[in-house]
Amino acid sequence: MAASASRKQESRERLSRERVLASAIRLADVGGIESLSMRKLGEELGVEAMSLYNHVSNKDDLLNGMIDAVFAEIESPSLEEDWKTAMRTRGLSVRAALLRHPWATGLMDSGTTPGAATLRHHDRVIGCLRGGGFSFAMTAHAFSVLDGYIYGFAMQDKALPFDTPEDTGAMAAAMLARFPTGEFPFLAAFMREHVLKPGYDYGDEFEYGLDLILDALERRRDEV
Amino acid sequence: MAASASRKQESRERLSRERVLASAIRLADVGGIESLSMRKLGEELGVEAMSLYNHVSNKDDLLNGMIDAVFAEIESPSLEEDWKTAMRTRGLSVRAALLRHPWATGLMDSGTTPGAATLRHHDRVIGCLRGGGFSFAMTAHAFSVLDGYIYGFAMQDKALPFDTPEDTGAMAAAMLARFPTGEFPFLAAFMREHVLKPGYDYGDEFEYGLDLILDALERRRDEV
DNA sequence: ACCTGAACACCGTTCAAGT
DNA sequence: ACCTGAACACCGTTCAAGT
Repeated sequence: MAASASRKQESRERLSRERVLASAIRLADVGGIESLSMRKLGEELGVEAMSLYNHVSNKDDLLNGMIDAVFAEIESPSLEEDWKTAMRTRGLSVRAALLRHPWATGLMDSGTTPGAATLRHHDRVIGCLRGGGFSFAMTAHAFSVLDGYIYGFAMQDKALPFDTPEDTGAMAAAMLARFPTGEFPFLAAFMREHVLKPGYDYGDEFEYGLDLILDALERRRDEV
Repeated sequence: MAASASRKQESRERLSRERVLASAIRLADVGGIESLSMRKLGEELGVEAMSLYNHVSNKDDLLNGMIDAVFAEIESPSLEEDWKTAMRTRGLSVRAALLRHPWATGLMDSGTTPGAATLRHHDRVIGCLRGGGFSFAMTAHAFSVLDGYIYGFAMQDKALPFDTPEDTGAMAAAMLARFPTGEFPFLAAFMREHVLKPGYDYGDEFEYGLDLILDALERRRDEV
């Protein structure tokens, strides 16, 4: 009692893989992936960095675990609903997860040793498309174009150097100011006439593209 | 004469931003972006790491320069051709560049301070779409879905843990062996019936998706 | 079984000093 | 003007030692 009370109360519960992963995700959410180091993570947990290696085999394993935790947050596509609404919901759900965890964007498809939640997610996506009448070949096409788009869009959105409309204006001006007037006429007009108009938000583009692809897939479903 | 001959001949031409960038790209092409450090780059050029700072303001500036050099390798989309063939050629051209320089995949749209070649490329893409009859709003849609897909596909392809068909089989087996039989039935069937069939190459999916998107854009071009 | 301290081999970058 | 050596504040990871 006295002994346990004398220790720093905060983070002195026993370490576990789950606690390590949760802490790492919080750190990456707040400060970005580049601010996540084994040493800082240890500090966050009130422990030396080296203790982490008892719960995670190295930093790569840590990242894999974090990714799988993100997939676990995404509800797997339903096998009851019709494929198109299920795939639409799932697309929006992945995007929402990547907005919560932008650091995961480049890593979701990092391939090596996917975790259980990751495999389950992919299993359900394939099951949903097969159940919707897609051949194996068409399932491969659909999977590829949908996930390519979903992750690629997230990457672009994340990389965008402006988060607010005010930033957008400043950025656009700075970008074009570095070059002779008229050197990039189409880009300049596009900025002026579209991007800088009030109400523009790049994030809004996501659904347009998702629906465009889903419609196109529906049209091609019965080919080949 | 004698003096200059006594120095190591190899890399003793004067340093310049161009030489630094070219060397950095070569290093990243060969060993991946994570093997590119200021110290190794210096060594490659026969110079101390600190000398690089005379030609590049920091590592971020180095990376921006490298990206712009990759864009400079990509021929800008023609404004004479019809928009669809021009955009198709350009999509394939970007993909080819990313196959030559996989390390660039996550960085092409990194936003901050794009270089002249990058801006020119984007200017031409917008010009091509506008010239093809796309409204500003539709140009934004088209740009977003095309680039999202192109970069997203490259990211997935790069992340794929197998480069050869033999690897694919080994990988698929290892992946599924870690879990109870039947836990991922759709994934397992998909692997068995499609991915592991001879002749399968994920890279081939790229063109299918590109054409699917271009067709869908054509159909929607005159809306809104 | 879990945690630690010291150490190793790396990073990017600054700064005063050299030519 | 360009290059260097030494230094600073970081990394991931190993390993022997502690409890």
